[in-house]
Amino acid sequence: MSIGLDCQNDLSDSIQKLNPKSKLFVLREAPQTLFPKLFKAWNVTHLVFERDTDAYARGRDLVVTELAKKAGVEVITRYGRTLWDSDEVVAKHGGKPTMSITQLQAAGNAVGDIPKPIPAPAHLPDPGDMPLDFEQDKPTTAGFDDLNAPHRSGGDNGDNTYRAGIAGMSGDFAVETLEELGFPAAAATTPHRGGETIALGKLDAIMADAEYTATFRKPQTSPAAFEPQSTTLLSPALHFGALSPRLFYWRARTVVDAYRGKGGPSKPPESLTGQLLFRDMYFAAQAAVGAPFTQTLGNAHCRFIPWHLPSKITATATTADEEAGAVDAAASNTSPYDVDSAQAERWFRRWAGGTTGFPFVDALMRQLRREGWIHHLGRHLVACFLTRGGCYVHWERGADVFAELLLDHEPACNAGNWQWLSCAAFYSQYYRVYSPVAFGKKWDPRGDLIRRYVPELAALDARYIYEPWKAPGKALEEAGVRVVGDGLGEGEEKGEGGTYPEPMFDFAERRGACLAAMKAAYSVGLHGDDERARDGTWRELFEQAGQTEMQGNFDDAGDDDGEHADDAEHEVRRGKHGRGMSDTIREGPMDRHVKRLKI
DNA sequence: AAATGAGTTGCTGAG
DNA sequence: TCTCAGCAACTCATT
Repeated sequence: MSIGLDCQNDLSDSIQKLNPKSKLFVLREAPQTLFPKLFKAWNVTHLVFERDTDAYARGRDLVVTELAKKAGVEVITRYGRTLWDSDEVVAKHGGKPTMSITQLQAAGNAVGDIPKPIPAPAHLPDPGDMPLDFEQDKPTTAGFDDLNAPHRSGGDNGDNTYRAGIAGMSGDFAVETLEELGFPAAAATTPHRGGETIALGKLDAIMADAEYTATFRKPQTSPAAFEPQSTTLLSPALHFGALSPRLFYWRARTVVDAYRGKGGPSKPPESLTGQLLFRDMYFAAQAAVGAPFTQTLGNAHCRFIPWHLPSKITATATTADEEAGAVDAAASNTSPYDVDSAQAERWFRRWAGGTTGFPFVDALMRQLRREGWIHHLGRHLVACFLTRGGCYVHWERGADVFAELLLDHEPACNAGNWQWLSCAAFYSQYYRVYSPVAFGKKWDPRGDLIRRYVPELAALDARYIYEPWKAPGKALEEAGVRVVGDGLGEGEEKGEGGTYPEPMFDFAERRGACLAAMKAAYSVGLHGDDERARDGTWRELFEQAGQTEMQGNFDDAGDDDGEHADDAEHEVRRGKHGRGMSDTIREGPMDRHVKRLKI
């Protein structure tokens, strides 16, 4: 099962219902190389597509539009990924990124009313002839760090997509199958399914509950609820285009406007429509900032904070890069990083693998890895923990992991939220720190989420389930678990043999160290576009501020496990951290790759 | 123009 | 069970 394939199959079925001769015709080749051949072979007169504001997509769309022009093909574009057209929002906001919900609302209102969704077509014309008298070009894959490769089976990574020919294994332009992509069907562990039919059904069910819809307040929804979840779980549908955000918005507005319950409906930003506004805020912010939005360097709106494990900067943005578009973007390295501290690297690996020794953090990270979705507030906790509230690891590391694992991954929302939680941008109250113990307890005193996703602790008394290292020997014995190990071993600390790792640090101590470091970073006040952030002279400023917790300052005294930063560095590439990577099937690798550019 | 209040989502402990 | 001050103190919008 795979949400992406669900969506394509469902769309194809819907098209076929309108015209049995038609369906979704899938061609296995990058548009940059395919379209010029197709324009000619199929006598194409019009090319219609939806614009997209992600850095990769902008480059691709530019190339495709240029190719169409050259071939005399008329290009028609539409935009419906957000409530308002993000570029229009930016224009109304003076070309600047929308950095708060008030700014987004003001700029959006200046653009005008949120467009009403248009109905699906009632009929479709027959498809024309589709001759394939041309060669297939495989995309360049040199140096391409394919996130899905470890999940494939069979030789050559098991990817048959481009060997099957342009029209697929049966030559009928069918939607690709998991088999064709090289995935054993059992590899996908997510219970979440996709497709427009399911999404619209869910939307109907949610809207039918007027009380839930009209009084929805995000901060009041539980991050620990899993059956059912406390929020709509429609974000993957928005991501895959199976649900229009404008349809969602106007359906919700209708319910809200009609609501006469006591206390009245909830309002943005906490309400359901408010959640869609936040999405627009991040999209518009990215539309204004461009490619540097997903990184610190070159981003004037993102604070420079000398976190551990900074991204290596390997590429320089050039016109040639832009013109090369998708193929080369995908071929570039994906976010390698410097291991400035072996300890931070171990913390990062344990965080990513769900073996930090803090059960609520581990439960969430394992839920994310297995199912591809966790509640927004759960994302808050684990993001705060990795960055300003524990590990002091760069938010770009966390964003990379989320990009890989999330079914609802949007580059703009992901980068924006990581900046928010790390207090690098959008949010600045860094002294509000989530506790890996208290936060979960507040929502889930019995520890049901932990029992579900950290089964080795399932039988532990609720009094100790958030802090098993404090449990008396008797309680642990009764629960059949030993608290032992560093969470990076090859088996015993993952739960086999009834063990659970020790906490990887004293949280109160780390909280204090991080707070002091954040205070220093705020007083220094550099941003990503500052020359000193790039040339290394930032270090003097932080030393003057009396700060020691920072990038490049080794905190590994007393380390005796033989792992040194220099050794670790060579192994560290995205997709290799943590363990148990064979989980959720990831969709569409193109938009998962984040290039950290030298600006 | 300086001051004030608000900001989707912190934690702890007292009353 | 709930509310609130204290913790230490950021940025933005409004007045």
